[in-house]
Amino acid sequence: MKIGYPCVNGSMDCSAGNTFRLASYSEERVVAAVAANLACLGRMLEWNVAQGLLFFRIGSSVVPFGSHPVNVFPWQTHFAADFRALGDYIKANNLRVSFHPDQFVVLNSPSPAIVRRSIEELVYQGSMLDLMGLDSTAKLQIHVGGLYGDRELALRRFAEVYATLPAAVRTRLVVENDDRLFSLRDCLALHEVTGVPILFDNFHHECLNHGEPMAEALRLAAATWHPTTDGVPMMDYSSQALGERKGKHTDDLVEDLFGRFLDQLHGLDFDLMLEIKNKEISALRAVAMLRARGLSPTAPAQPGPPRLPPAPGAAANSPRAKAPART
DNA sequence: GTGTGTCAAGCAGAG
DNA sequence: CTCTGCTTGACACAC
Repeated sequence: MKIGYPCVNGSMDCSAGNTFRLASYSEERVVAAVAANLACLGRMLEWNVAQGLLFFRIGSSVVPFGSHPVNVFPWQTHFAADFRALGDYIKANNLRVSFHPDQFVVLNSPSPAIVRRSIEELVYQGSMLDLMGLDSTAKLQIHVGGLYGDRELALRRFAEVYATLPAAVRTRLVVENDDRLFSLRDCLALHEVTGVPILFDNFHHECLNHGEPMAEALRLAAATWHPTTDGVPMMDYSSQALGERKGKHTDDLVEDLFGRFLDQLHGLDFDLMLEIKNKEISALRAVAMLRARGLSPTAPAQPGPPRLPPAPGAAANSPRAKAPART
């Protein structure tokens, strides 16, 4: 069982999501942003390894406008060695990474243009995994999409598009149950038709379900992952912020709820992505709880993990690199 | 430096 | 019809 957090590490002074406005697009800014993002990503992964956090969701904007027609810069070849170095580090340290393309990726849209742009975004994110040399156990996580007033038809459209996806995307795609539209049951139906694994979100399941007890839901979702080609099932974990709007995540890990959740696993193995506002802080507490239960994977034994080369993208003298916080 | 309107992209539901 | 939330943050310009 690996523990992870999404995209941002608040304890560090760099971001892997440097970007800029479309209006100020230039090749120079692409190069500077990608170099800075990959450098920061490497530092975050090293930080994670040192802390025993072996799961990480990489943000969608490592390459600004990565699937936008404006970006014709050949970043795949320009940064090939940097992506490869990151991938080597990930494999050497037994890390797991994933992407969560954002809400604009809607494979079941009735609009062919939206579907086309969605696939382009998935191809962009999948190509980063290819460049890192990672296999199909590194996942691209999306939701089913919109309802458009007809649930069955909406599910059928997803299945039809899924069958047409390029292999680099299709073999990595997983679908997450959401909190308002498509439940675990809907995702299971989709799995029956397409074979797509279900990335289970416990909090969404609490918001939208058909009476399946948590332990049963966990078992059903885990069974949709192929042990070798998909790897250990991934999950998103969070819980309701008390007194807030339904669906709002907590700011902090609520340890007794998390403990009770672990009890429901009954020996099932998951890699857990903690969707909690304070990110790595809660992830570290989760690791501590797992260790207390003898569940956490041990960090790689001595003599210490291979180091990443110092600065991805030698051209990385990014003029806008973030200076260390100063007071 | 600080404040703040806005950002490539979709959809549903609340008000 | 407009605004909000979604994994939300942070860019960019005015002051």
